Amino acid sequence: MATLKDVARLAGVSVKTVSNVVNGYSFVKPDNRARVEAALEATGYRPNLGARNLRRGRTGFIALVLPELSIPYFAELAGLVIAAAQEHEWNVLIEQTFGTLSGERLALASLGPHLVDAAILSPEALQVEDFQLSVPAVMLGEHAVDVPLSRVGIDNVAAATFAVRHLISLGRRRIAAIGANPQRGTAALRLEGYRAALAEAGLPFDSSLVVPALNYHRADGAAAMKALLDMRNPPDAVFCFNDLLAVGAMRTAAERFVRVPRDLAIVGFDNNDESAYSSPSLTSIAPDKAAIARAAVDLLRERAGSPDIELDDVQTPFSLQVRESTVTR
Amino acid sequence: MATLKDVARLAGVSVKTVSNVVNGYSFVKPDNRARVEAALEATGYRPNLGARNLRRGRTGFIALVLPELSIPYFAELAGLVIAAAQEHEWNVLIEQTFGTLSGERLALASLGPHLVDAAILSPEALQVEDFQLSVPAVMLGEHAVDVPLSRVGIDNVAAATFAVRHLISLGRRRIAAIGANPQRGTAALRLEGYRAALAEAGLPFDSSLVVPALNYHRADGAAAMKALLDMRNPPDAVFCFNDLLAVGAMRTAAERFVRVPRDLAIVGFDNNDESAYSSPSLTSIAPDKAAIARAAVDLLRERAGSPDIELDDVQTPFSLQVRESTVTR
DNA sequence: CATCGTTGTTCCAACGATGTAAAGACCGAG
DNA sequence: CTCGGTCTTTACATCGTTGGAACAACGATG
Repeated sequence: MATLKDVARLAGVSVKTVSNVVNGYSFVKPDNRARVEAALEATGYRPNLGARNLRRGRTGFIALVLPELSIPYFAELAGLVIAAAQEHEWNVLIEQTFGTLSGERLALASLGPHLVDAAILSPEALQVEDFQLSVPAVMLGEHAVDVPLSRVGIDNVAAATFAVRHLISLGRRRIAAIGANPQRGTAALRLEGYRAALAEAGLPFDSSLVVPALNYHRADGAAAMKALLDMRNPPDAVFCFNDLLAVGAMRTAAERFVRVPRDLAIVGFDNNDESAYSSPSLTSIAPDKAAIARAAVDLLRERAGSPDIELDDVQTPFSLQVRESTVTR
Repeated sequence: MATLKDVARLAGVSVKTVSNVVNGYSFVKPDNRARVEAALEATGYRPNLGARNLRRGRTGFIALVLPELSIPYFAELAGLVIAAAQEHEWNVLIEQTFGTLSGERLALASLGPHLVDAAILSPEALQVEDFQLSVPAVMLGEHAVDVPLSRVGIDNVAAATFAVRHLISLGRRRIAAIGANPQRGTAALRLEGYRAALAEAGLPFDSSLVVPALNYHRADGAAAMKALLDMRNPPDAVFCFNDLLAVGAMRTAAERFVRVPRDLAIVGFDNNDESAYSSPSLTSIAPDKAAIARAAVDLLRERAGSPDIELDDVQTPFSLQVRESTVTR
């Protein structure tokens, strides 16, 4: 692999002159510049990023800390973050926490300023005292505890209200919620939105219709739905706090021969790619994931430069994708 | 951020002695070691990986080049590769190519030895002449052109044969295939396995039942299925070359009120997480993804050390997950 | 007590890049 | 022909780390 030294020798100039050419420094004589450029071409020189970053005091990487890539929402988001970061010459380092406290602590601990310039976090279990980060960071979504970090995400309360309002507008009256979880910040907000929509329509809040979910996997949704269908007076609609829960719920409904949407309308949250193709297809709150990714990276770019610690809260847009799980064709 | 120098000053020893302690060098006097360790603790020292790797001539990163994280198979695989790499103190850099030739070339070009120690590739469109890699690499799956790289993956012909044999054993006689594509190495092999199973059972090969797919997304599967159902004499089973195609096909079947599996049995390939939860759930060839990830990383570890260029072909195990899309409960 | 081998420590150079300061080249003005 | 200023290039130090050689201390050996 060619180094600056090799190029310099070939071009017959000093190492620094080559460096100047590579970095676009103005004052280089045209003929020297030409010779250097020819030498760069001939050697196929590529800067050694490690060395450059060592000298410059940055790493060229940002970390993306998330529960698991096998969760479609995070996989899709990760793809978009990588694309957004690439535009600013950042490489993305993905750390999986598996949603556990120890996993999250481990990931955070490995995040020194020597490894990454900044971080995007999607924590689930972290405690306040864990947020002693050594690099600038933004948070995606909401967290259960108040945390001294800027955040990017949609307005969860508004989105949840919107979703439940949709169910109410379809004439549903016994509307369940799957996904309550005191550990999760977003869960509390979505529950709040759910209650707000009920209240607004003058419907009673029935806590037996609120089913908690420890994790947000398909299996949890399926189990929760079983519990709901076993009730004496089962619901006529369910608001699931993410699409995986909804897919699980739909699966259980199918197994029990409950017709969706006729007997039971279902709304999800996240609008995973797969949700458009299930049968029936899933109505879902659709956050603008690309906007989230872009906003997070942009925020880090500001933060990485100046050390002012002004907390931001960037609200990205969302919409409701209405599909067959709530409305018949 | 503390450096070796800071620790050395605090402990009253030389920088190298601290380095020796950090790297577990044996011959350090117990009391010095203790003082150094205390100083390490006190300063919260973390080695600067950039500097270390610069000195050691490695980067600590491997690249994972894949089409897109929003494709579940690759997302799941990426998660497993990250986990496997972590065990060997490697960080993973994910590059998305979006399955295009230009995207793949771009990704490969950015892969110098200064950035990564090795690479795991999942190419789709690359030509032979593109494989001038400057770092050791392994390939996942099969490629259309013969390529001078070791590979890891399942036996595609055998797996496809196995899948189609399953359909035949259920009494299906007009078995279609979705996903033929001359660009893709795996497509040719899966088609070969499909033909082999037909031949073995004495069934005729009908090229009108082989539907090509440009991409392997859900939409492509849906479109292909429409074409099949529009035939004068539609098939009674479909073998889809991946689960996304199968999900799309199932969607179309549902829209056309074709009963699965009674009227039409469907088998997929990849066994995505979502396939266990669709209605009906999807029978699918299940490659051992964790084994693939582990094998790929292990292979790179060997390659990264010695420069011997002996090509390997690691066959990982697979199984057939039989579910409702082929067998009624 | 000179010599030796083992153990423990330090110094120096190097990895490849860039910032700084100083030196060199060049020009026009006085 | 000198001076002062603008360009242009270079030498050197530096980022944080580690390998290698050199050196120092030590008890054991002859």
